[in-house]
This record gives sequence, C-alpha cells and structure tokens, in this order.
Amino acid sequence: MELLTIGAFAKASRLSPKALRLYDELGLLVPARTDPLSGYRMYHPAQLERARLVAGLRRLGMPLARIRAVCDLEPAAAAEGITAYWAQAEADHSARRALAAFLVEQLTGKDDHMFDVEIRDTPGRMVLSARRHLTIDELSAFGAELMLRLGDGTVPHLPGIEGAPFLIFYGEVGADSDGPVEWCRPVPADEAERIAGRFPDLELRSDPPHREAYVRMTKDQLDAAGSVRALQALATWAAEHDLMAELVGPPRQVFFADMRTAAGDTLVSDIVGPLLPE
Amino acid sequence: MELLTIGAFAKASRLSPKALRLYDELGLLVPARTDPLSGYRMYHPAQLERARLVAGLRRLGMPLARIRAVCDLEPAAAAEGITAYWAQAEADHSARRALAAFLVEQLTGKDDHMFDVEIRDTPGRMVLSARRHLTIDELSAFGAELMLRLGDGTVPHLPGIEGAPFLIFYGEVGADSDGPVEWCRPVPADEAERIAGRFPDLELRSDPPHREAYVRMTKDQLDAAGSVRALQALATWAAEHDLMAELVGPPRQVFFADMRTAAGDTLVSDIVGPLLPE
DNA sequence: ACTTGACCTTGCCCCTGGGGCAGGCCGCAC
DNA sequence: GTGCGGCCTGCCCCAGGGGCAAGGTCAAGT
Repeated sequence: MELLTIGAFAKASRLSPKALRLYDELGLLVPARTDPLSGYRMYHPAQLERARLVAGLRRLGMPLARIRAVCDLEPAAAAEGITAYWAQAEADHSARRALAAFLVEQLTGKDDHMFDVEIRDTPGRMVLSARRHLTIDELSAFGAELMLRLGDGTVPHLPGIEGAPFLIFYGEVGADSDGPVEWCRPVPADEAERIAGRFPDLELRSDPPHREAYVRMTKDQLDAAGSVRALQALATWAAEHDLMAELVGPPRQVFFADMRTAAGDTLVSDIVGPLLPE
Repeated sequence: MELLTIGAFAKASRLSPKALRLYDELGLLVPARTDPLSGYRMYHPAQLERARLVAGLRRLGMPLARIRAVCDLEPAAAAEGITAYWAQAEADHSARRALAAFLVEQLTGKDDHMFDVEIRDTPGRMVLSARRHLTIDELSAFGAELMLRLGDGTVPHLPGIEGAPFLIFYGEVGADSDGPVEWCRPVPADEAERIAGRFPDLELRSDPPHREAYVRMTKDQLDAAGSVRALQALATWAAEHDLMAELVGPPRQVFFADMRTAAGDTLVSDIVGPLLPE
C-alpha cells in the first residue's frame, strides 16, 4: 500500500502528469504527500477514485471549477450535480442540432423565399404589459391567456394595426433560452387608467412613437426558423438601405389575426424591427 | 447600397467587431474594402450571408479552420460538410451521454460489486491473429466469425486457459472509436506452420510468455460499463500492490466459454492486464 | 473653424485546459 | 561514479475570443 509517483498515478487514473500538476495547483486533487525538498508528488491509491471522477467529468466537458464543486459534495449530491450539468448539456446540444438543421436547410436552398420588408410609422400609445421569462413553449400559452383576459368584449382596442397586441423580445427565446419577453396590449389613452385599475398584475406604460420595419408572415412561416429568417431579412434590408444605425431596440412581433383559427397560409403576424423616429 | 462599418456589420450579422477583425486576419471573412490610411474595414451587405453562416457554424462549435474549408465550398457541398461535422458531434455527444450515465451510476452506488483480481503466468505460444479497426458493434460479430472458422473441429487448440482465444485492445473501442484490436487464437507450436498455411489472411506470430493480472467476468457483466470497471479494478489493484510499473502493454480479453449459449451469470471471460514477466 | 462624442484602429494581457520543451534535480541500478 | 529514466519548475503555444488602453477618424453640432 505504498504511495504512487505522479507517473504511476497518471497511468492508473488515465490522466496526464501535466493535468495532475494542474489539479494539484488548483487544489482539485492534491497529492497525499509532496516531498518538501524534491517537490515530488506522491499519491495514495485511494485517491484513484476521485481522480477517475475528475477525468470522467472532464471528458463530459465540465469546467474544472464546477468539477471541484461537484467533487466536494457527497456522492448522492454529486450525482445530482452531474445530472443537472448533463441536462444543460443536452439542452445545449439540441439547440445546436436545430441550428445545424437550419443551416443545412438554408444551404440546400429548400426554402429560398424572400421576405418583403415594409416600413411604417407607429404612433405612441398606452399599453398594458406583462414582462416574463418564458421559453418558446410557454410563450404562446401565456399570450393566449392574456389575450383572453383582455379580449375585445372586455377591453376596448384601438383601430388598425396599432391596436394589435404585440410581443417585445428583450432576449433570445428558444427551447432553453427564456427571454425576457414582454406582452403588450394597446389601450385607448383616455380609458387607460380606468382599464389598468382592473388588471393590477399588468403594468401600464406608454410605448413611444417610432418608425418600424416589418416583415409580414403567414401562420405557417411562424416557426423558429421562419422567425430567424425574418429577422435576418430585416437586418439585410437595413444594411442595404444604410439604416443599420437606425435599427435599434429589441425586435417585436405584432399579432393581427387569431392564431388559433387562421389557416396556414393566412397572414397573421409582423416581425418588427423598431427604427429611430425619422 | 453603401458599405457598412464594422460596427454596423457586427450588428447585422450578430458577430462581435472583435470576431470580425479576427476573421479578417484569418482570411475567413475579408471586408469588401479596407481604407489604407485609416485601416477602417468596410463590409458589403452581400457579405452578410457568409457572415451569418460563419456565426452559425461557430455556434455549432466548429473550429475556424474547418469553417473556412466549409465556406469555400459550393452550397451543396457545404451542407454536406456541415452534416458530416454534425454527425461527428452527435456521436461524441452520445458517447458523453453514456459516460454521464456511468458516472451517475457509480456515484449512486447501484453497482458496488468489487472485482477480485487474480494473477497468473501465461506461457509463450504461437497465435493466429487478425488485426482490425472495429467499433464495439462489429467486434463480437467479427470474433464469432473468426472463431467459427477456427473451431475445435478445424484447428486443434491448446489445453487450459492459455488455449482460449483472446482479444488485444491497442486502442479504445466504443460506439465511435475503433481500436485497433487484434483477435488471437492460440495454436499448438508444432502444428502452427501447417495450420497457418490454411489461413492466408491470418498472421502467425508468437505471443511471448508473461505474467498477467485478470478479472473474471460473467456474461452479464460484460457490457461497456462493466469492462471499464474491470480495467479500473486492475489498475487499482496494481496501484495498491505497487505494480503499476509492471502493468504494461495493451489490455486483453480472454474468452473461455461460448458467449452465445452461456447463461447471464456464467463466468465467460477474463479482462486482462499484462504484467512484465517476474 | 472647433469641439465633442461616437466609432475605429492596433496592441497587449486575460481566460480554459492543457501540450510540449528546456534546464535542472532525484533516485536507482550497475 | 555514471548512466538513464523520471520528476520538478518555468516558459511559450493553441483556439476564440473578451476587455482595456492609447490613439486616429468621422460626422454632427456650435
């Protein structure tokens, strides 16, 4: 039951001596004894268990700092830590899988539809809004519930496109990224205070007037890939028209038709890039 | 249709200016024009397409060198390149998934069976061997075919464990790693030449005498996780007995029972770590 | 004509997780 | 003693940028 030199321990643990020196320096896997004169590191065979765990976690791609945290837990908690890490890794991987499919589809040119970008001036108006962290799955459910509560019979709406409810994407929204997003429902200015009193969980604020570029989308186009392509079309359009500096603020999505009852090829929503006013 | 500054192009492509400068330097995405006096980089809107492809591939984790190769292909070939890259990423990911499950299982202690390590001296003998690159799926099929050709009725075998066919793992073997491995079938020395003449695709060589440590495994234990744990047990044993320096050479697996007909709890195979003789 | 502020440039150091090498000890066998 | 192999520290290197500093540019406002 003697101690092992770094080389022998490296062989037994399938870690490199270099890595073992690094882990020593970081306090992640400290040799049982270090000769004060020669500096030789000596490891105890019982340290193999931890060394193998470290090696395994590194092969999973876990950063050393997190490995240290996991290793300092009891086995059951460590297992949970690994499970949690791996769940995140799975989520990241499936996001990348979707991206890979998107890129391949773009390149094979299966969907070379060009979006038409339009421009319009949107007046300032009061909105009732709710800001949340939501993934893409929760997004439409939350929106539907909100629009039900704020339906035409309950709350009067402004005429035209500026009366349509919209969504502001302050951050990326995907299967595992969650915004934040803000659902907004325009309300007539003269009744805004009264209406807001009936919805204490919603914020009343004003959305300033601005110009905006938008792409009109059918219901079928409104999947994740379609939204990305619409946003790209907006950016391309702005770049071509020397308007990138004016393209400011988080993107929006305006819903002007009922998503549940619309046919697939019906225009239902605008993907919007706010521009500086004039 | 003016040119864009690096900042505007960065916004439109969702790449950072820093990354764009790097890609310029690497020749991956060279600005349409670089002012020779000021050094200002100016990008054409049409370059957005390539920039977005680069950004997407980076998000997939593809290295810049490979991105350059992919981007310089025609779209169809580039799509194939991405598909190939992603297939590898999927394979890596599922290997890591298996490892994560293994580590969690180890920590939750569901299988805390301790292997007994034994030691024996194996005499030198002649072997007929075939060396191949095989994944874990192909391994047993190839072995079964070989053993059928070299069955007892066809080729005489040595008595005892040293007559059993064995496998040498020169490299890791998994779902996506493929060795190489070498199947070996011991043959009597005095008939070796004659037998070898009948199998021109097999190599006749001598396996030198050596001492070896081994773990005896039941059929049920012989999955990937079990083999890993057996190899770990060998290394732990060697470490505890101050024999790491003697534990040399690639690991082996000796098959002394018929894998197809054996019951799950029958001892069928030894996982072997060759030691230096004496 | 100036100033101001936003934007751009290069250059440097930082990060992770090591690999590889140089120069210098250590320890063991002969 | 004298190799030889193993071990030590220290240094530079990699990808793929982030961040900051010092300084040049550009366009708009005064």
